[in-house]
Amino acid sequence: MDSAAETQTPIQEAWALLGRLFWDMRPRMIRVAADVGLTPPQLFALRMLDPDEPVPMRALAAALSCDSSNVTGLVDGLEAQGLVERREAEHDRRIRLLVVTPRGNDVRERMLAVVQQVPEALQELGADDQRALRDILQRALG
Amino acid sequence: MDSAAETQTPIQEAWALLGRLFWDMRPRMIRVAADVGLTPPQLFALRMLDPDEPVPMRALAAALSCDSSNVTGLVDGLEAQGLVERREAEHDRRIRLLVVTPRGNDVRERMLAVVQQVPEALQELGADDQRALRDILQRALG
DNA sequence: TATTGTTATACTCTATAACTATA
DNA sequence: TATAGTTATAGAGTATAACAATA
Repeated sequence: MDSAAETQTPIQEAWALLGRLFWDMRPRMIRVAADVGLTPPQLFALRMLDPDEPVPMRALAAALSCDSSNVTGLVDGLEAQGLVERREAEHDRRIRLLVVTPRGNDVRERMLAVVQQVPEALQELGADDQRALRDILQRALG
Repeated sequence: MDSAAETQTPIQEAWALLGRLFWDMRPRMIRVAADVGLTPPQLFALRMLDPDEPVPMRALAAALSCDSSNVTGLVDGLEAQGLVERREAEHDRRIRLLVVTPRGNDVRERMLAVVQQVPEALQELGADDQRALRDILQRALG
């Protein structure tokens, strides 16, 4: 049994820890969706919409990594609750633009307030670690 | 308009960046599930099982944050493919223990090999940043 | 011809409630 | 009585294929 073969590199260890961190967010996501009257997929859809800029159905399907026929149903659900509206695009009448209603934006903001809550484990880091974490992630993703 | 009110703290920025990082993993998860012949929920279920230690259905339901009636269906699917087996527990005959078959473990390993792949953005970090990231996450989660 | 979105279809996911077997 | 798991049921998610409208 070669123990060296099973030794993870630092970044592999980091990735595994991040996996745990995000998996632990699952119950929170399920709960907040229910709290605002949405299913998790509907929550993700509303999350991807832009309150300031109408989004074509097509773009939402791409953002959700799913088929456009699926988006039809998700948007039907959101529209039935008055959270989004379909609007025709002026320059291309094939396209339906998704507009977040004021009520939809209210739900969206309440949902985001929970989703964006920093997990306790990260909040308990020292100020130096918190800044270092941000800096490293900005170098990687920024 | 008070711009200070919208300024994120370092850890809030970090959390937002992590959210992006994980959302970007979605297509990969959907693809690897299809590649090994599973749906995403089935993949998560197989992921949570322990190849060395049989897991009660109940524990799997808790790990997946879902109802136990749902686990029945997921395990039915995995069992139909010969990836897991239900076994009775000796000390308590109400409990069904889930055993990963050799074939199930093969699928599981192939799936993990993809899931555990470190995203390119993190791989491109310098060695110092990679170690620092691991160290910080270990302090937070370890 | 190609693209956007919808519909028809089939299957899976999911929770609730009622049930069986066991403790 | 309480717990582990299943079944029945209903509704939502999902992709594929076929379609209409538009480009």
